[in-house]
Parts: sequence; structure tokens; C-alpha cells
Amino acid sequence: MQPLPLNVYQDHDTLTVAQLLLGCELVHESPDGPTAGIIVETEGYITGDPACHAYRRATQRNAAMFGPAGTLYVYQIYNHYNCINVVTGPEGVGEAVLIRALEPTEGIEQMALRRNEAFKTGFERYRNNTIDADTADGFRNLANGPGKLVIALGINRQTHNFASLTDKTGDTSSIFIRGPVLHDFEMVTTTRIGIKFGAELPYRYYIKGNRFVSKK
DNA sequence: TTCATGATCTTCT
DNA sequence: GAAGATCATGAAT
Repeated sequence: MQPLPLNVYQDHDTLTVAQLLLGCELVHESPDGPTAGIIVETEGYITGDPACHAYRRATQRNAAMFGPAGTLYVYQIYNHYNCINVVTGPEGVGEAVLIRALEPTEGIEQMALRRNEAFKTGFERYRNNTIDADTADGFRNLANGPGKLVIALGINRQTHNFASLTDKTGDTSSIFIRGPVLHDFEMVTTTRIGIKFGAELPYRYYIKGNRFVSKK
């Protein structure tokens, strides 16, 4: 299946893109092999939204949000986790869709390796932690949160901030979205998670009943 | 230069 | 359901 074309990202408003991405598959073709998962949960961040990183002004951190639609904004949060956003809206406008959870579909072993490696090199206190992808709990735990899915797919800010989702020329580590691979699901619209301002805005979307959604 | 603050994950109760 | 880990970033001084 081919990557979603550019017009999907640039011909719709941000909140529409957030809904369109549900059921599509996020793919990372890394040197370690491909890993992929179905997007089951997203949040929109738009102009005039006090929770949006671009609410105040363009800075070094949020610069990617002001880039063209169909590129990635990767930022670091809470010390050492990363989250990924799909940039939307015209160039110069800081809007994006946060990918919050994936249902793993490809490269399950590799995802478990990366998550376990993150434990080893991360906090000292997690050094003895392991995720067994063969158990139901372990499998569910691979990418059911924005920080987790970034680790599972091997995404990092240095190589993927500003990266294009539609232009795959010459990449050794390319990311794109294809699909949709899931159809006929019910979507739930609700409020966003983990924010203080704009918490009442219903910009969060997820696939009803999907067990990989980070939080109901 | 200092200071407050997280779009989180994990463990423990 | 609560709290700790732990530091880059942005805004104030």
C-alpha cells in the first residue's frame, strides 16, 4: 500500500485530519527493519488553542509545527520521552495532530527489543524491567501511549523532526502513513489528556472499543 | 542567569 | 488513584 498523498494532510483542517488518520497505519522503515502500527488515538492542536505548543509564538522547539503539512514535529516531554505530531495547516500556521497510540502490526519483536532497550538505558530503577510481547499485557503495552510508540518505532527527534511523510527520496530511515487499513469502526470524540489549559476542548479522537487506546 | 513547568511512564497502594 | 523520576525549554529577571 502506498503512503497517503500530500493532499490528505493539506486539503483538510487539522481536526479533520486527526479523524482521518484513525485506522491508518504508521510505518517506520528503519535500518533495523520495518515496524508499524495502526493509529487508534489522536489529538488535534490548533491556532487559538491554549494547549497548543504554537499558541504563543514560534520558537526553536516548535518550529516544525509551522512547516508545511505532511511533515513531522517531534518534541521532548517530561525529561526524556518524545512525542510525534503530524503537521497540518498551511506553512506559517502552527497546527498539528498528536499520535497518541498504535495497535502494533509489523515488527513486533523489534518493538519489544526497543522498548526493553529503553528500560536498560533509561532510569536506573527500571533496569530490571522487561516487556514480553508474547503475553497479552506485554503486547498491549508496546505502543499504547505517545511516549511508548515513539520508542517502539525507533523514532528520535534528531532524525525525524521536520521529516516528510510523503517524500521518501533517499531515506535510510523513512516514516510514512498508509491506509486506511481499518474500516467500519466507531469513533469516540472526547477531551484531551494530560493538559491544563484548553482541557475542555473536545479535540481527542479514538477508535471505540480498541484495547490499545491509552486511556478511556 | 535563574526559575517554573510539563501533550509521560512506571510502580506502588 | 497517587507520586516519583529528572531536565530541556521558554519566559522572567
